[in-house]
Amino acid sequence: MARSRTLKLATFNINGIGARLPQLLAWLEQARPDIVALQELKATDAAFPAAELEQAGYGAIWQGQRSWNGVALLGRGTVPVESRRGLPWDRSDTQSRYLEAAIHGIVVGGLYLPNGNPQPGPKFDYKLAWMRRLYRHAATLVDLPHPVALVGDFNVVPTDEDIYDPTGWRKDALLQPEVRGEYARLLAQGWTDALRRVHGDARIYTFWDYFRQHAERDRGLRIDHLLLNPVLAARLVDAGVDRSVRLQPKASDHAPTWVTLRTSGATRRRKA
DNA sequence: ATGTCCCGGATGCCGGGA
Repeated sequence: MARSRTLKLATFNINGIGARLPQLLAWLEQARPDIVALQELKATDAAFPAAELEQAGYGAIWQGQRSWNGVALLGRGTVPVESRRGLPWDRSDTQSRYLEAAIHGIVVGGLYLPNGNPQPGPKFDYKLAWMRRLYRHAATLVDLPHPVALVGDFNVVPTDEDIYDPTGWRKDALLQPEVRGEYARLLAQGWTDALRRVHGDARIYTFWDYFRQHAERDRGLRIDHLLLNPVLAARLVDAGVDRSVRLQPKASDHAPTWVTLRTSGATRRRKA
C-alpha cells in the first residue's frame, strides 16, 4: 500500500471561526493539511464547529473564549492527544492562547501570542510576560528526542525584512526591540524558523491588514511562524503561505502558513 | 489620525480588540 511521503502542518489565524467556517472547510478540502493549528476562534467552547470539522475528516481539540482569542488543533483522520492547555506558571491567566497535543507523531504547541498594543502599557507588559513564560516552557520541549513544533500567530515581526515598510509601524508592539529580542532568544534555544530556512532572504508575508487594500498590494507582515525543534527540522521539506486564501471574499486577515515534513522513518528522497 | 473587520450587547449602532 502506497504511503504519503510527507506530512503537512499548517497554522491559520482564522479571525472568527463562526464568520469563516465555509472558507476554512474549503481550504481544508483543497490543501488537505494533516495537522492544523487555528487561532482567534472568537467563539465559546460550545460554539466550536466540531461536527462540521469531523464531517470534513478532522478530529479536533479546542480552547474557546467568548469574543476574543481561542485556539484549536486539528488532526486529519485522528483526534489530537492533548498534553497541555495553557502555559504554566500563571494560574491567573485565563486567556485562551495555548494548546498542545500529539498529532500524527508530532508534539504541536499551537499558540496565539498577545498582540501587545498599545505600547507601552499593561497589554504590552502582558505580552512580554507571556513571551517569557513561552520561553521557559519551550526550553522543556526543544531538546526532547521527539519531533516538536511551536506554531501559530506570534504577533512578532522578527526583523525589518519581515514587513512591507517598517517606518509606519515603528511604534507598534509587533516590532518592538524587546519583543524581537524575546523571539530571537527563543530561536536561540535551537528552534528553526521554517519559513526563513526554506525561503532565505525572500520577502514572505502571512498577514495583511484590512486597510487600504494591503492584501491586493501585498503590503504584509510575517507574524505567523512555524518553529521546529532539531529532530523535526531534520525532516523539513518545504514551507509556504497560501496567499490566495487571503484574497478571497470575507477572508481572514491572515493566510494559512505551512510546512511539509518527511514522514517519520521515510528514506531521504534521492535525485534520479 | 486614518483605514476595515469580527464579536457581543440589547442593535437598529457602538465599543473593544486587532
